[in-house]
Amino acid sequence: MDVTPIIDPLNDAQREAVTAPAGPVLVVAGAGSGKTRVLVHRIAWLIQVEGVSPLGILAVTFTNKAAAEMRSRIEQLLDMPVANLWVGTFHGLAHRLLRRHWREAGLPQTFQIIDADDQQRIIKRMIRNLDLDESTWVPREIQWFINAQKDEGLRPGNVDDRGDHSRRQLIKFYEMYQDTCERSGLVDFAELLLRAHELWLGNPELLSQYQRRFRHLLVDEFQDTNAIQYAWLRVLAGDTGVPFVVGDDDQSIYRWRGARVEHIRNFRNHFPGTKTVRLEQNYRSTGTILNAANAIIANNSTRLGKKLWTEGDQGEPIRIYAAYNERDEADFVVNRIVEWTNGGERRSDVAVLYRSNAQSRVFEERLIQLGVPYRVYGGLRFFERAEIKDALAYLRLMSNRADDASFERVVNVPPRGIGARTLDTVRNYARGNAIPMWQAALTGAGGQLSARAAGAVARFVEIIDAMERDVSGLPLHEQVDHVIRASGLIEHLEKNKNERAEARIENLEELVSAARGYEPGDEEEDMTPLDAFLAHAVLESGETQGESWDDCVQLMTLHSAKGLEFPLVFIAGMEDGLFPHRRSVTDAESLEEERRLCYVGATRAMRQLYLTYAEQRRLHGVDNFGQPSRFLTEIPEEFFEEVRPRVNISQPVFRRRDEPQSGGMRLGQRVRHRKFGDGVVLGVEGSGAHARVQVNFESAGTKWLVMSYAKLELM
DNA sequence: AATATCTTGCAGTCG
DNA sequence: GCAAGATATT
Repeated sequence: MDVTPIIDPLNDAQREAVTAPAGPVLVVAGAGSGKTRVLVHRIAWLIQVEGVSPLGILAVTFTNKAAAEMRSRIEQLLDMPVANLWVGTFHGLAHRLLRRHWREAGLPQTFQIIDADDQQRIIKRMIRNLDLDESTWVPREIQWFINAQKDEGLRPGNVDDRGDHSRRQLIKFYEMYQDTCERSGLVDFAELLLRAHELWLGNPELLSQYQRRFRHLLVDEFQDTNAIQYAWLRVLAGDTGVPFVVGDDDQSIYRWRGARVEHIRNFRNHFPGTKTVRLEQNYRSTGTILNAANAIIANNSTRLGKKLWTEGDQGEPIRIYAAYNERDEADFVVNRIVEWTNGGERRSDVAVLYRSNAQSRVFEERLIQLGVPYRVYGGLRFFERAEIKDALAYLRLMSNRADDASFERVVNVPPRGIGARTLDTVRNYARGNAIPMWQAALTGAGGQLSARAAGAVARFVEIIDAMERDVSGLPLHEQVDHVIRASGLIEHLEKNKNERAEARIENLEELVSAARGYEPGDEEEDMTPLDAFLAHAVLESGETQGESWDDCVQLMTLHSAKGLEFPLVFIAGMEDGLFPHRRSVTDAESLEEERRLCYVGATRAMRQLYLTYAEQRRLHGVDNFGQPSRFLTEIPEEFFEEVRPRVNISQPVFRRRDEPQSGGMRLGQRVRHRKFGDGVVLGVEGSGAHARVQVNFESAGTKWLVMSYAKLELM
């Protein structure tokens, strides 16, 4: 057998990992050191050299995109399809298991997955039903709390209230929310993972069946696994499973989602005899880019410690551009992109990265103006658009009448005379009798409705029932097509003849073609094509949509750029408060996470890296003056040069940290006030005599102070 | 009950 | 600057 294609393209460290004997392996792999390659080659090695059946291998990736890429690279390397190899995200794999074993997992066969938006609606409605004040009990915070508990693997009964009143209330909300979901057969993202874990714990024979099957467990982006994912994996590994995990503590950017870098550090304790391999040679970026990235990340205190190096050239300096405002920033970036493509380079080799999705708009406007094709990743994804979710809600209700969330969403969309009062009656009746709202609607809420309302409700019930009848036996896309028409959604939008409505109709039609192009994987064996499609819509939310490999400039958040690489990279919005984000600057740990995010961003660049910031930025419709990001000041001067094409600009250029502006105030700065005591700067607004700072004082709370009056002492 | 107009709060990152 | 929610109007 010829193994040269598998091991020849590898360096020594990579080869050591790929050919390691069966036993736990931890690969600490820096950015661009070929970690995907190691995983792909390891799998190929197992199959071709060790003779492991693809059936016995489980590979976990972080995104669906990465999963698809891994599979195709393995197939390319082995030159054969490996359909029975399980590759997917934790969520995708958990879903697959729950579909297979819904009974053992205690779920209805028709359970459906909800996204964060659906989840929030359910919580909002719950708070309203309880007649509680939404400003005291903020739905978003309740949602955050519930998900955090689930990420830690905790059910309401296991959460410690710490004797705290409001915590006790949050636990109650968790309990109620969970009841609602269970009555409606709904499963949120975190629940997928928790249920899959409980599936192991509650069914030892099932577990051992999977333990026997999956001897080899490979995990990518291991630094971003959360407690429940890691627990799930450890249980599955048991005493016989052989984990092979790849990660980089410097690229851990999902702490806010429950991910824990400690998993990398603890791995060796959990799996005795672990072989550790370090990959530090970088094949991606120029020396300058690497040096700068190394310098930035060196400011973090909690690291395993690692320094990337390259045999390649130093390359060009990093370029820093101080824009006047966010439009100037976009102008600059797009002009550089045009120069790039005029030089014969490809647009798809360019990425514009930013901290938050809202930043994409200005770039889009400018790109459209100049006719440059682009693609935005993330943001408002296809399956998250309101009209698409309406259509999906019809489909879900058709498939599962107990889905109250979907019922509420579409019962009066388009308007059919079922208003708030009618709905209240139906809802109360349903709650009183512990039945789904659909049931309640069938009986006209036990006869409590007025004749007119009862008629309207009956017509709605008939629409859904008729839909199900008319659709049976049709291919998936025709089902979808029928439903968007029979629901009246299209007609409703047609009446409304503005541009936005037209775009929405196009989106609905796009949904039909998405259904036409959808092929259920083999994991969806037991599901109807419709249910499989609905699950796909929530889990992928359009990530793999529009895979039309047109030559497009790529716009995305720093988070979604993880794992990707581009010859030319722009990181925009390098301002304190934006990046690092204002919510992360008051806490050392989250600030370090922001710094890792910066490191991730910088190491995406292969040849050229631009960092831009705006001196003035419009946020929420008001102009704010910001300071250059502290991360910029962490780059040694020999690695960058400033770009300043505009002449006669009164504003000075990029300032080093210690040159004071606004009296040296920056976010996160600790200050002392004569009366209020010690605090932390949360915001800076304006400049000169009008400059104001927002300070969170330890004892006096949050206050806005005019800088020229309040004599704040820097600490 | 539906439609038109206003006000509010908002956006931190993801599957 | 935009969308959802609240309020006013028909």
